[in-house]
Amino acid sequence: MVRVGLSAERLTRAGADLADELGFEQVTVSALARHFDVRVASLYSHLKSSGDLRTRIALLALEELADRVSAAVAGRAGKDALTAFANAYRDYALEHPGRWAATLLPLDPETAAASAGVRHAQLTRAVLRGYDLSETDRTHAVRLLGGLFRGYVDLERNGGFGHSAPDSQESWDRSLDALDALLRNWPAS
Amino acid sequence: MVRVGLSAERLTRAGADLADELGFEQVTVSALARHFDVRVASLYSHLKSSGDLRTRIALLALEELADRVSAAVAGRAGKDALTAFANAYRDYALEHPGRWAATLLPLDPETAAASAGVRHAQLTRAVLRGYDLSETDRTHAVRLLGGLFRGYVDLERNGGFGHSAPDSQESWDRSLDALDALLRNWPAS
DNA sequence: GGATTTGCCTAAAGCTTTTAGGCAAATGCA
DNA sequence: TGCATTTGCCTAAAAGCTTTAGGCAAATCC
Repeated sequence: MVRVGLSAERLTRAGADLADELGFEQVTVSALARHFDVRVASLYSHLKSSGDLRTRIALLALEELADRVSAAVAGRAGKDALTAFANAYRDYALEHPGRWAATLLPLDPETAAASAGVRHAQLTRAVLRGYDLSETDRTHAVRLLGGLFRGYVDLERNGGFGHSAPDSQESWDRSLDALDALLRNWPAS
Repeated sequence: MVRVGLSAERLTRAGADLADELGFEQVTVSALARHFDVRVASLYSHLKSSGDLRTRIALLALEELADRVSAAVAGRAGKDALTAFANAYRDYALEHPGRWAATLLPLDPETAAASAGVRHAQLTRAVLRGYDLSETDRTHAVRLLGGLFRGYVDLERNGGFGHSAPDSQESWDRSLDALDALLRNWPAS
């Protein structure tokens, strides 16, 4: 009865890796137990439930993503910051499909409020400092950008326009150009 | 042993309703069997698998959504068409959360190619006829719009910015204004 | 009215989740 | 070092979902 040294953190990281390999949907307490060669029930000392596991993975992924984006936008401004943000976001999703899928998990309000999701909003807001927008318009723009990045990457990943011309990369670049132009010429109410 | 009159179509519709009530995640062959007061195994004459059920619901929702959008943009052009499209899309999602979640289900390439997803792209393209874009830029814009609508609505539904000021409706309206402005002044490569 | 098809049934196996209770390893403290 | 406590992983078991196999009765078709 050797102790493997489980902990919520290790399980979460292993779960995230499993998500990247097999898909977030496939991450289950059972699969994780198999991975550690341990009985399923043993994991319940560290995790409240299956949903708890998924939530922890989501929170981890949100932190990682915020860290990446934060590093990417540091020292940049204007369009430079915008594309750095967007590319950090998209690259993370392409490198870590399972973790990224986890970030889409709906969280209950308290959990969401304590998550790195708020950092994401702050980072987006920071990028928009490079553009001349009113406080309210900045909020609108934060939401627009958040929605666009999330939706574009999701569509791209799920084959929405994966293998047709022009290349998805090109549409992404042109969309960022367009977004920059839009933010520089944001229409008045 | 009275026959209830099951069929793939009835099961799919009932499954879609169940999704709207309980969430798409909760739609299971078991739950559906309970709903029809029938043994679980009986459903397997009509459905290949649990995934088959979910896929059918996704296809149904994509059709319904395309029908709505199609009706909304008929006879409109320019910004009028753009907002009609966007609002039809968003309203469907708000009215039918489970069905809408189903539209996000990743489909395998052949299924996707045969789905109403292609109508969505065509409808988006049709809306963009009201703007002066090159063929390639039109494709970029189709992808941008598709991503934005999908992502915005998803963020909105999952509490991303549900209960903070300003109202999500306002951000939506302003985003459509912005989008219209962008499409009228699409930046050159 | 009899043959065939079809629809729902029972049975059963396999997997995931979750709780309860137990024993042994690790840890803490004299 | 030696003992007590805590902690970690275990077995057992119940409950729910998925899926396949085989059967019987209702509907359908001459």
